[in-house]
Amino acid sequence: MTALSTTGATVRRPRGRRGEGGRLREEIVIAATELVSLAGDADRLSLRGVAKEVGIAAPSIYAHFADVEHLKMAVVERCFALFKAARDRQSDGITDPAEALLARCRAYCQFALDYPGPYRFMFSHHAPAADPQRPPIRVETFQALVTSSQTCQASGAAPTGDAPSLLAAEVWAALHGLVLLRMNAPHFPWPAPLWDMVDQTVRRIVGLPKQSPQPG
Amino acid sequence: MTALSTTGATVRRPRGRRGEGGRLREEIVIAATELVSLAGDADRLSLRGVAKEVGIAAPSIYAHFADVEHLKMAVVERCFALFKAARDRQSDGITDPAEALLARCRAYCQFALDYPGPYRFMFSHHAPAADPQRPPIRVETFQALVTSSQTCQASGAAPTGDAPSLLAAEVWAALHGLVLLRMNAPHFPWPAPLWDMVDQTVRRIVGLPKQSPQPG
DNA sequence: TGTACATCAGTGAACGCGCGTTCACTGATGTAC
DNA sequence: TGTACATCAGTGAACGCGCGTTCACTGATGTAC
Repeated sequence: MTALSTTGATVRRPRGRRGEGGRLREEIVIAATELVSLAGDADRLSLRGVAKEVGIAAPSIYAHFADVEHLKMAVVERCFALFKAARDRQSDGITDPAEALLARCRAYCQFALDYPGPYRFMFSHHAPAADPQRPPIRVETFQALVTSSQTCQASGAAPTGDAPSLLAAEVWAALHGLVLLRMNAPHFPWPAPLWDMVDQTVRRIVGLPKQSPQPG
Repeated sequence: MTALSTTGATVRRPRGRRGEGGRLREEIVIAATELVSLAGDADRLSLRGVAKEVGIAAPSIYAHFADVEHLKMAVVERCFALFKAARDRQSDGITDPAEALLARCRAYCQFALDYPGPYRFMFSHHAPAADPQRPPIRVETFQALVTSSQTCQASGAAPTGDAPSLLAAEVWAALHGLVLLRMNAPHFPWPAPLWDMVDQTVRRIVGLPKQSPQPG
């Protein structure tokens, strides 16, 4: 929780100084993300709840967001940024292409498990506000998976029959399903640990060999 | 919609005759499922909404369900029943094991696309009411996938290295991810049609050959 | 065949709640003269 | 250095809404005598 968290205080926030109006905007988004995080669920996000968390009156939010939908979009943006940071942190510095791809995939799943609320929110059904101009899912985040797949092919670690974007999309979908079902159905009699299923599924989709050589 | 639908009337329902109290229960579940179906979303389900749809007063529901959570569980149950029926209808009578598995997988996805609301509801985060005794996900529904995988292995269509339940779980997760991302991110630049991705992903996970021989 | 009565299948009004949003306002802070 | 003033960063009360749930009730229907 620490990475997303401010202290969840109900104390009245001190009035900002002149010219610092923009700082409240960030505090609001952080608190909102925190609420989604704690609730583990997107629809618990409310203007009044956020205001209470930040320590301001609810109408103060309207100085920074036109309505609740715009706040939600900002939260999704922030979640994607957190996600990208967490993932890059875990997969940087690995040179072997296949291992780099797998590390990225594990990091993807780890983020979802660590922050189920934000993860669900990022990829959930932002339907009534569905605005083609502002797709909730960031293409750039997906791009990293495409590059990883491409590198696997270029290095000979994976066969070259398919477009890297196709492999990436299939891997992404598989990870999404694996991790979401674990989160939503923890009592299901899963036949194997998540990490084994992730590893095996990704290897098979991309066409990586069964086992990478383990040092030691 | 027709398969799930009653007429969405706001008319007052005629009072049931003595001994027919149980019939209202079914009408309530049907109307609730219908609402989830129309809204495409689970949290639009409310007692008052259902009551209006059925044509009764909201408190009448309490004669049949202890609270809104019990109604939701009943709706999930009904969705699973509808799902099983739809899937079996589409995959019955196919003798080739690999084709039977693929047909089942396509039927799975088709149901999700046809009834996004119920599908989301079935596998969503029934968290606050999370009752280990009453898992929202029916194991029996999953079992059909296990059997299909097993048949593929027994017939030689698929390699036998893995437990059928493991293959089934991986296939299930992949389908879930594929279909849910399509539903939630229709504007994403998908690199291929859903059906191609489903086909390819399932074949690779289970180890089926690239292309089944097509008659004609 | 007639009537009193229990029961069943509901109803209508009300409760307190949290929600998004609006409106008129306030009071500290910086700036111009 | 002092003062009037504009502006910024908010507040508090109120609106109407839909929600789950409770409560006391009603009126048709079947049954016992």
